[in-house]
Parts: sequence; C-alpha cells; structure tokens
Amino acid sequence: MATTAADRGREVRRRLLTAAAELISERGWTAVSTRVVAERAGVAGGLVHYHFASVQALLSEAAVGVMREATALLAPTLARTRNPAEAVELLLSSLDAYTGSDPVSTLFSETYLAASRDPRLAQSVAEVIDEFRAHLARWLGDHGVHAPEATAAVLGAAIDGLVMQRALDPTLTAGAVAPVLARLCTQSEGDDS
Amino acid sequence: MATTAADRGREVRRRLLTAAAELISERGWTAVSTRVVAERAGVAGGLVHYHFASVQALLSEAAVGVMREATALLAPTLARTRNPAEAVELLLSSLDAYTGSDPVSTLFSETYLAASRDPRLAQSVAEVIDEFRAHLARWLGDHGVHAPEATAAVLGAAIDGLVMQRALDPTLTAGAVAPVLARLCTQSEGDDS
Amino acid sequence: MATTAADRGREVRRRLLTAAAELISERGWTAVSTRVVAERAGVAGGLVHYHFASVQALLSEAAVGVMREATALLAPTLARTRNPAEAVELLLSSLDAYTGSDPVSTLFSETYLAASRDPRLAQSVAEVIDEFRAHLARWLGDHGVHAPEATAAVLGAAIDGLVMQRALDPTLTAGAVAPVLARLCTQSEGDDS
Amino acid sequence: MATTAADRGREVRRRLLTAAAELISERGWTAVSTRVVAERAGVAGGLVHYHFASVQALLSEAAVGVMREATALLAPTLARTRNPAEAVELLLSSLDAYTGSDPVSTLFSETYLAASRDPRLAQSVAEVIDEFRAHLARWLGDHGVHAPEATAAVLGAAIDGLVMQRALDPTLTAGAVAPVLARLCTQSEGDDS
DNA sequence: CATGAATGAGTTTTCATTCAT
DNA sequence: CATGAATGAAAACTCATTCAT
Repeated sequence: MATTAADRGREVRRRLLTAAAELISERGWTAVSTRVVAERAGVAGGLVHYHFASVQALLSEAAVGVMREATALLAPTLARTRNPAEAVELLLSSLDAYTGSDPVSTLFSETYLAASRDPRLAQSVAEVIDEFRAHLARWLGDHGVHAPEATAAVLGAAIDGLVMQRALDPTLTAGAVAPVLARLCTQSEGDDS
Repeated sequence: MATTAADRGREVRRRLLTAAAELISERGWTAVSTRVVAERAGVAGGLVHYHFASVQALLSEAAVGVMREATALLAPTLARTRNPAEAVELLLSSLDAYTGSDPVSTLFSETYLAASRDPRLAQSVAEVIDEFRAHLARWLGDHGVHAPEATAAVLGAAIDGLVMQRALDPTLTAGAVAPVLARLCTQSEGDDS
Repeated sequence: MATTAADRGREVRRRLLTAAAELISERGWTAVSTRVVAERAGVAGGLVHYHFASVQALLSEAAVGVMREATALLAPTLARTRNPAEAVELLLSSLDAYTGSDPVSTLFSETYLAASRDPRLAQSVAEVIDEFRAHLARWLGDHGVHAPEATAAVLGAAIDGLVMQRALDPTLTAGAVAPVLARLCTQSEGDDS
Repeated sequence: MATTAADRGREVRRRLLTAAAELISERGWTAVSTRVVAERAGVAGGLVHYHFASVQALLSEAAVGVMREATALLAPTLARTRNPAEAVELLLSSLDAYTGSDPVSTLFSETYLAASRDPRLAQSVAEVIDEFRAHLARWLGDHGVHAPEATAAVLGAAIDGLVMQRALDPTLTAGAVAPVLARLCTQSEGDDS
C-alpha cells in the first residue's frame, strides 16, 4: 500500500519546489530554467509543466513558501525576547547564520525584484510581509516603542537592505550593526526595556 | 572636420550605456539582451560586441556608471545640510522623486544582486558604495553622530531596503519613515547643529 | 443494476467523440490534443488512449460520424423536394443555418484535408461522400437532370467550396448563389417535376 | 563583388518562402515546423526567426505569395479564351496539371482553413480572391453571362471544392466535370460565344 | 567604425503515449 | 474501467556571439 501515484506526485511537487527555491538563491530568479530545476529535483523535464502552470508559477510558489516559513519561524522566537535591543539582535542573527550567501536571505531580495515585475507575485509577497510587519509592530508597541508601525517597517527594510549589501561587504555583521539598528527602537520615558 | 569616426564611436558607446541602464531597471539585469539594447540605442546589433567584450561587461559598466553619478550627486547636497534629521530626509527624498518604479533605485537593487554573482562587478560596486559610505560617515561624525561608520552603513542599507520594498508597498513614503529613520542618528550630548 | 461499468464506458466514449468533433471545428484537425479533448469531455487524460488506439483514430471516428449523420439528415429532406431548384436551395440552406463559423461545415473541410494525408480516413470519407453523391445523383436522374452523376459531384463540390470560402466572404449567402447554382441542373426537354 | 550580405539574406528569405509553400501542401498548415522549413531550405534553424517574426508570418507570406502568383497567371490565359465553355475548361485544367496532390491547389485549401482562424491572413487572402473574382466577373460579363458577379463567385468556389475533393476521388477530372460546370455560364439570348 | 546575416545552443511550453495503481 | 503521474521528444522562439563585407 502506502505510496500511491498521488503520493509520489506530491513528493515530486515538493522536490520541485525545494529545488526551485535553492536555484533562485544560487542563480537568480530569471536564470532558473526548467532544465536545471528538473535536474536538481531529479525528475524528467516535462514534469515541471505537469505540476505547475509555468516556470513563473513554480518560482512564485517556491519563493513565497520559503518566505512564509522563514517569517513564521521568527514569530515564536520573538515571543521569548525581553526588550527591543534583544529583538534587533535576534532579527539580525539570521544574517550571520550563514556566511556569505545565505540561501534564504538572497531569495528574499530576488523575490522582491521579481515581484516588482509580477503583480500576482507582488500580492502574495505583500501579504507575507504585511503579516510579519504587523506581528513585529504589535510586539514593538507592547514593549513601549514609539510609532511601532513605522518602526517595524523601517526595521524590516533595513534588515533586507543589510542582507543585500552584505554579499558585497562581509564586514556588515550583526555585531557591527546591531547597536546602531537598536537606536530605531526608542521608547517612551518610564517604559522599561 | 567635426564628427570624426572616433567621435561617432564614442557617441554610440554612450548611447549603448544609457540604453543598457534604462533596460536594467525596466526588465531586470538578466533579461537585458543585446537585441533590445541595440534597438533602444538605435544602432545595429553587432555594435554591442564591437564596443564591449560581452553583455555582462556592458551592463556592468552601465550600472556602475549610473551608481557613481547618483552617489556623486548626493555629496554636494549633503554639504548644504545642517543636521542629521535633514540629511535623512534628503537621502530619502530620492525615494519619493519618482512614484513606484524609479529607474535609478531599481537599478541599484538589480546591480547588488548581479554583483553577488559576479566578483568583478562586486568589486566595482563595493568601491562606489564604500566611497559614498565613507563620505556620509565623515559628515555624520562631523555632526556629532555616534559610531558614524556603522551608522552610515546601516543608513545606506536601510534606504536600499526601503527602495526595494516600496515597489510592493507604496505607503513607505519618505514622510512616513523619515522620523523613525532619523532616530539612527543619535548624537552626543551637548553636540548639536 | 442500471449503469454498469460497460454503460459508463460507452458514455465516456460518446462524450470523447462529441468533444473531438467540436474541437476539430474550433481549432483545426492537427491542433486537437488529447488534453483538450479529455478536458472538454470531462474525463481523465488517460482515457483517450483507453478507448481509442490513437488521437488520429479518435478524430477520424468522430469526424466520419458527424459527416455520416449530416449527410443522412439531408436524404429524407431531399425526398420531400419537388424540383432541382428547390433541391439546390435545400442543400445551400445548411450554409446559412449558422453565421460565419458553422461547426459542421468547418469539420467537413478539415476532414477533407486530413483525409488527403491519411489513406484510412480517406477511404471512410470517400464512402460517406459516395453514398450521398449516389443518392443525390439518383434523385437528380429521377427529376430529369442531364448527366446526374457528374452533376451530383459538381454540386457537392461547389457547396463544399462555398462553405470554405464563406468564412472569408460573408456575402456568399444561399440567396446570392442559389440562382446561379441552380443552373447546374439543366433538365431534358419535356422532362419536368 | 556582387553577392553582398544583403543579397545572401534576400536569397535565404526566398528559399524559406519556397520551402514553406511546399511544406504547407505536403504536410498541412499546422504541421509545418521551423525545423522542417529550415532543413528544406538548407539553412540553420535560427534563421527562420531572423527573417520572419513568427512561423505564422512565414506561412502566411508564403501562402499568399503563391496564391497571388497562381491567380495572376490565370488572367492572361483567360484573355485568350473565346467563350465561357473554354474558360471553364481553362480554369479546370489546373486541376489536371498535376496528378493526385497538386501542391498549389492543396495550398489553396490549407490557406482557406488557416485564414478562418487568423483574421490578418483572412484579410490578405480575401484581397487575392476578390481581385481574381472581379477579373473573372468582368470577363464573364463581357461575354454575355448572366449575373457575372455571382457566377464568378460560384465558379471559383466550385473549382476550389473540386480541388479539395479530388484528393479523395481521382475520377473528378476536368473532362468529367467541365461540361456540367459550363452550365453555370448561361448566356443571354442572341449573345454569342 | 559599422552592418546585419548567420549560427547553434538556449529558453518555455505542449504533446502523444505509457503504465502502475 | 478509470486515474493521473510520468516520460521524452517535439514545438516556437530568443539569445550571445561571430564574421564577411
């Protein structure tokens, strides 16, 4: 019993998504071809279009999936954080997790650019970002940070920008920039940290 | 005399660079082909490889040229700025200069990503950024900002990140984020401008 | 009991044939794929090759079936016709039945061309046409038309040609061409109906 | 001197058009691929899209070109014809010129069907047909045939229909159908032939 | 300097057909 | 009987690059 045809189909779909996400990071969004995806996933070339309507559809689903997972992962960790300075360090730590070319963070930049030319993708990405930003803003507000919404937006953008520039400048480590970035989170007087 | 053959050659080269820069913003780095560049520049297809060793070389030279111009333009304006808050607003104003798809800022993001996969380009881009960052750091230091080097790095990255996300979220205007971003520039007590 | 498996099988077969006939008219013979036929028929893709040896076999059976029905339908009507002029109008009336893109007449043209490259199909189509032509020739002979065999052949071909050209020239209505076409049916002196 | 690059280009273009026209007849409109056209023309595959915007564009230009030549060829011959019966035989003679699968006449049928699904092609084809039909109608009118316009239309359609059916029924020779077809050209009393 | 034709490998996508379940 | 995943070979089209003129 067990592995029915449908099961294998789902497995192949998943493998294609994983391969696509990896390749977006490695080669860049527009340089991912059906051939390399299929090869990486270890399946026949024709299967890409059996499971996905187009390469764009595959890449979009793969990228948004990774973004959703990545941001969802930050939420529980944020809950265990005591004050804004710790939160900034936590968010930045994903930067140092990998040296040089972190697949996940590169994927974020690639997807932003791809989204700027694909309205459907832009919609999906905006949803993921909005959700994370709202979550972060709530947390910041709860911890006494002024203008939590705008702060969350700037904080998120700054991290994405740092991720993008870090590929060019390895000195942009978490340790180097965290103290400065923490300044963003100014708190009301009397509020604690 | 007037237009010698060499003159025309230089003119064609310049037109190709301009066309390439425009198309990087419009279509994305990897989607710029010799054919469209030649068409946009109004020259024959074969000329691209006469003036440039490869498409990558053309795109790199075009992108770095625009980045150099853009950052050089900010320097004199920065000189006329009185305090850090004004400086942040100035830097952000390039964000609102164009609605939605500012060619220059999109080109920055595209070039960062392309550089992450092309060491030669990375070197050139790093030089431009370093120069601007050093300039900004000096200015910040002169105006009493703490940790001017790190602040300049974070400020630059934050702006690049905001530029990138603004394509997905039009509410990220200069007016909305400037007050928060200005917090980055905390100054020593007594220091003021 | 009611619907046995065999019953469902026959139903699926019929649905595939109907879908195939529709799609031949809509898209053209060589542009009908198993995927679209299965989709139109509302069945799984693999079923096409379960019920038919190949796509060609499906299309051929579908097309010949429609042609047989269409010509069989003309026979009884012809029986109620008094004279050749009426007969011509009757045959042409199918032209005006639909405006522009009559599915059935387009299918005739498509099938003629397909048959010119598939001997098996050519054989089947020839049988259908021969039968109709013989029927028409007998009727023409009974009503005193000279050279009934040749007249039936020319009349049939003319109508097929008009059907084919009508897609390009909507002015080729039955009313416009019937009087001219009726000239084909010259009758022996004294003979009348 | 002589053969410049432009000359060779024109030659290749012409070879592609010739090859395309041949293959439309042999394989059918939708079965003509870039590969076979290039192979038949003896050029590299990529050249098809260098000289033509699309396969449709190549096929359309090739088909309309042949149709224009073929109809233009009939005009002078028609001028040397004395009476309608002769004219009908002349027009039909193109039928017997080739045995079985006359490339030109098959191309007509293929193009009619293709035009029914491509408005641009339909426009071009309609122009060619209209011109020929007008020419024929003028001739018929000059020779005393009743309703020359409608007669020309029916005559043309009948010949196209016969061409199409002849592939299925080799007995439809000019000799067999000409006498019947000539009946279409009834003349006014007193008019001579 | 400049042209534009040419090449051949690359791209996405669709297809008929097979087959394990 | 039926499903739908899988395959591999096509399809149309684009591309960077070369080169004769």
